[in-house]
Amino acid sequence: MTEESAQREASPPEAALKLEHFLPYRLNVCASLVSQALSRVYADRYKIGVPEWRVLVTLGEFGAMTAKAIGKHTHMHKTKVSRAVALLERRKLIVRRANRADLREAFLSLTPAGNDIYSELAPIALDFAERLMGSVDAADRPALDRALTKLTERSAQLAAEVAKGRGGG
Amino acid sequence: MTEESAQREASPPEAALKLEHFLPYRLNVCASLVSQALSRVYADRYKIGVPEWRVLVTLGEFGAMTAKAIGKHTHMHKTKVSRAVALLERRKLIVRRANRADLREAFLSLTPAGNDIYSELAPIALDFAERLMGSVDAADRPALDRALTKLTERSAQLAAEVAKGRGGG
DNA sequence: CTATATTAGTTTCTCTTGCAACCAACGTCA
DNA sequence: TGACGTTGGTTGCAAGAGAAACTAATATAG
Repeated sequence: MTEESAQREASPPEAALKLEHFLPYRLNVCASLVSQALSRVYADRYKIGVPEWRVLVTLGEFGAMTAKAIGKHTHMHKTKVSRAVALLERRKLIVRRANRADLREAFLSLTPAGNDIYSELAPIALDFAERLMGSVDAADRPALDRALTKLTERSAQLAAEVAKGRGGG
Repeated sequence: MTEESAQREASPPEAALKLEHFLPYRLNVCASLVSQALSRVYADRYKIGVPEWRVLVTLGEFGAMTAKAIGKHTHMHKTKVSRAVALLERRKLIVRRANRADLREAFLSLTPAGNDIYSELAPIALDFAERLMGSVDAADRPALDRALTKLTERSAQLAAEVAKGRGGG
């Protein structure tokens, strides 16, 4: 709080903003590079993108879920989920079973073929993550883990805050 | 730390892959939430997006640059830079001065109006970053910083690696 | 039981993005 | 000097993504 006011009256405030040190920017660059590197592992081999990958992994982990639940778990917009599911269904990697208790939703799950891909992909992904994490000093890993959690929480909170101050009108 | 090796030889390997603990996924979610939260600060007020924001900040920091240099500094594709620059130019927030020594490129810089916005926005952005960082335990911040740097380096390297093994054939 | 609101999921529309092709200016090698 | 490859930057096109509108089914109010 007091640092800001100090900046405002002293030295050039603009000089302080350097993109390469700016956390949101750094996070974005890092995330997109990581994502790109990972997707090269599966995109070409299985012809799927990030959304399909997330659906696949989620169903691999939980067995059966509704599209809604997948969306929540993967942080994906419902249209994104819908399209990913449609694609995977067309490829016969997942199946849809109606929920007789609520016909609006349906339970999705992996087919044997889908499970094959999942079983093949999961260890590769884990290996990738391990090699990635391997670049981080072992002593720094728990801190990274905590920081990522906190940043995610806080940014969701900040977004909501600003949205409120704005969206109210 | 030792869990990884235990996983590798025992129990179902698939069970180990949980999206919510998977680093690439977590980075992506975190980065996009942060990005979204930040953009709410300026998107509505100035009607610009992330690419325009990056160009603005870069020019604010360096004064004058070519589009090529901006692309390099901001990690943006040249078409993205080109379009962002075109938009900002249309809005008279930046100007283009020909380089008489090489007419292919041009030096871009902020107009007074552009500088106004920059001066107004920079402290807000810094404040945002500070509030964000404030959520991270002070003791964890240096580790986060180091980790982010390492992850970025490594993922760029991994992407190139896989691209090579693949692109060769 | 009917009218209304809500929810799960899909589709349409529009904007963004990235790739590839392209244009104009420069460098090089003969 | 002039052909050829390269580089900075723009544009056409197709795929990807979200917002909003829509459909079908369920929940709620009267």
